[in-house]
Amino acid sequence: MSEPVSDLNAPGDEPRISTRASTVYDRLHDDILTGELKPGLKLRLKDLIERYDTGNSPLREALNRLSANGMVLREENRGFRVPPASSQELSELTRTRCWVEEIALRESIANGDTDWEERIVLAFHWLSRAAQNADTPVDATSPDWEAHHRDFHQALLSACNSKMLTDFCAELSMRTFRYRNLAEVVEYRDRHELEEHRELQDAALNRDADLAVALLHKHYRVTSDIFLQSGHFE
Amino acid sequence: MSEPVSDLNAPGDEPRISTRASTVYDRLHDDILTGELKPGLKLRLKDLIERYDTGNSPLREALNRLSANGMVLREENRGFRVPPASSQELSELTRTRCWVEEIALRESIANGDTDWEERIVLAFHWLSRAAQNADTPVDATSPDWEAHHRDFHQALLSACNSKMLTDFCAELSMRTFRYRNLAEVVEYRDRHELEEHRELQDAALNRDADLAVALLHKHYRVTSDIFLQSGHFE
DNA sequence: TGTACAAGTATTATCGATGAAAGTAAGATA
DNA sequence: TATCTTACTTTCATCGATAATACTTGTACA
Repeated sequence: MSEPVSDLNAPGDEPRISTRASTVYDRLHDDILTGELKPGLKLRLKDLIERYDTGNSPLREALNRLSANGMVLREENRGFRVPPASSQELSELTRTRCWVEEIALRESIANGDTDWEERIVLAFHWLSRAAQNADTPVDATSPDWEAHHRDFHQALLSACNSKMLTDFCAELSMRTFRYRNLAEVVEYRDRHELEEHRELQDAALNRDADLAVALLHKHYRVTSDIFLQSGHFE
Repeated sequence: MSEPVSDLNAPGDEPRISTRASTVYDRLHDDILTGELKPGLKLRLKDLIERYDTGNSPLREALNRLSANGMVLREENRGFRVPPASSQELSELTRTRCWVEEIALRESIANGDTDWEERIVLAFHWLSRAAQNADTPVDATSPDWEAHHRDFHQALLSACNSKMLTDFCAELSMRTFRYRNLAEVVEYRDRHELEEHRELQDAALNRDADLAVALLHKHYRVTSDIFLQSGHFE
């Protein structure tokens, strides 16, 4: 079963040969988001060069890109560190997401064509598949689940006619994902979670903007609260 | 007369010694935004090294940071170029700004304290000063006007309680600023423009959110249309 | 005339080493 | 003991040169 998981690079273009800087960028990005590299950690160049088996220059290029995105903290003449995590930031993140995704969702519902509907239906299909697989308690942290989850939410917003806005939403989503991992919660990823998404899908397809927005807000607030209650960050 | 123009770096911290990469970052940022470097231009490393009198590494770090912000286009193994400008992008920019700044403005009006009001009053004061100076047709492109204009709009949104959102607004503002320069229009920067801002100020201070938002939208749409009509980009 | 291939050129990406700044610890002075 | 200075060590920022990749031009062949 070959599942279409979102591919961030190469949007339709020829398959570029990836550069080392990009490779280490991806790995760093990953390690920070998954919590492999803990918040506040000093990112010593020497260590990273060893860890990612790369050279000085590609590493620095990757770190500079990440720092421009807020994924890494850069301090002039003092190198880089993993950004700290705080419940305040998570709250701000959630608040901001609710605001901007509400816009994107309302616009999508107002303007979405049949392609948009299909994207949602497909994304939900794969999400439910992933949820099934993840239902066995052992591998509740199905690696694909996150990707499908992200795809589904992206699909919902994908007809808002503003790449800038969806990119911003994606960035906020990424940063929230980090808190999900830092919180180290897994049990919420169950049937109920899937059901929430089904309601969201239905509301969107029925063009019930108010309901969809309400569900989306609740969805974000609830998961955010779960992370907050985990107490894994100040 | 020492006017407080917004200082993007060093937010309260000790005065860090700037690194070369940051210096060339600033200059590139500037040159792209002012239109000194034309849209679509290939950024050859050799040329830039000469132009900014710097080395390979700092230049690449600056370009990588800029590319992460969308200020520069990066193509794997093909270097960098100035992002193209298009009327579509300007439209998207304006649309998106209206959406997100509406949120930020409403939140600020709802939550703003007296400090917020003071920031607005002060920012407007400096803006009107700049407008006076700019009134003589010759130096209508007062270098400070833009900074004060930006400060004023930032002040309006500064009580929305989300740095993420205001940062995003600032980024969109930057990108719009580029179109302002590309359009090469100057005559709009007159009394009428100042009057619009005064109305905006009054509406905000009177906590009339609907009016303020309507004025803001109109403000952005009108200026955007002026740029579009200039026909300086496709 | 047009197309495919190949050698040469230009440009970008990366490496290893050097220079510059910050952090640290030992010793001097009060 | 506390604090300041100074030498030393670590770490970051930058340079110059090399390797890798893309682009271009010219030639052979259909």
